[in-house]
Amino acid sequence: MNTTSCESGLLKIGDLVRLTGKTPRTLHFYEELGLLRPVSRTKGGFRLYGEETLLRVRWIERLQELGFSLPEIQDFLTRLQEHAYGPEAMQRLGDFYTVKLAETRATLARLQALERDLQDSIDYLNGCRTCEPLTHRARCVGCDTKHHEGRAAPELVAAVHDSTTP
Amino acid sequence: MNTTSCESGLLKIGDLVRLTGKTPRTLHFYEELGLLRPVSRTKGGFRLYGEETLLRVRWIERLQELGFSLPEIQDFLTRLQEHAYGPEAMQRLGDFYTVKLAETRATLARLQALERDLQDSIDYLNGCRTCEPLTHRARCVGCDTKHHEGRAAPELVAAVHDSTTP
DNA sequence: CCTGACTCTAACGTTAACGTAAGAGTCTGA
DNA sequence: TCAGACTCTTACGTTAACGTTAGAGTCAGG
Repeated sequence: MNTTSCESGLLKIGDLVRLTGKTPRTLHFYEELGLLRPVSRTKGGFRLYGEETLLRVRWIERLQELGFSLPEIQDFLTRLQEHAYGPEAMQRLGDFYTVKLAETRATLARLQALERDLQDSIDYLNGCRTCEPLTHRARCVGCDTKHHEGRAAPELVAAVHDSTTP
Repeated sequence: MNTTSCESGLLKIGDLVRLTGKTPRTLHFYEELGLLRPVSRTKGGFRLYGEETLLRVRWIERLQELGFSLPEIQDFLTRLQEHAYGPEAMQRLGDFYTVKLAETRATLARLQALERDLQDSIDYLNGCRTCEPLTHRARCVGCDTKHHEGRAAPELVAAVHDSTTP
């Protein structure tokens, strides 16, 4: 089965939709932002994309996962255009990625810490299973029963116990 | 130095602002959403918070880092109210966190993959430093010079090389 | 008791990333 | 050639998470 619906080997927006999982609106939107551009148009005005566009759309997707906003990506692309020579442009790209690598590592560290906290909280809460079922919720505040082996409630648990909820 | 500005031991919104780094508007907003509530008010109508509120605000902050939206948090809190008995409520909390733990781990895996890709791309781009500086950018497409030891450009790099940019 | 700092409510504004609908024109295969 | 599927532009709508006035009232110290 072929990827394209026209002879030209070019993709109409519907093809791209199928190949990327994006909606037409999203692709239009990317174009509005200057992230994308059809190679040409049919006489009727239908957009025709080259296959590289597929790479481009996936690239955008990855960058979004990395936490880039579309305006940021756009920003980078336009700044890239300003460099006519490859090595210089590639240096820019490298810098761009280097910054993001650092951020990604920071995010990873944060998430790992949160992962530990979640696990701690879940462990702590498991102690509650051995508690008398009819214990009223209010009595959980500062619980120091044997069920938790003397452990204090982790922050993620303690904050749930209060009068701060409407 | 004391944390509070009133004798009551209660915190006015300004105190909470200093202690949490949030803005008054944010705290008002949390209250609108039902995430927060002052313990009482002054006769003039000023909000007075207990110290637990500090925990609560930080808790919200952490949950946000974990990718919870405020409506989600609100949702959880109200569902928690429906359980009068501690152990049952705590079970709910545990479930809530268990789901999020799985998501967090998935996110971690994704980010780790992206981290590798970034590193790969940076490594690949380092090869460009030994390229003739005046090479035009267009010639980078499908570059197969010795500079990259025969490696093909990683996706994060390849997608930048095309005619898809306006 | 008065002033300067603080707080209140109400309501409109903002950014990101699209969604949705409308009305009209285009393409293509039977 | 013509119906059904696809696409076009325009433009208003949406959710999240606050920001930003605006105008008025409140508190605390000198």
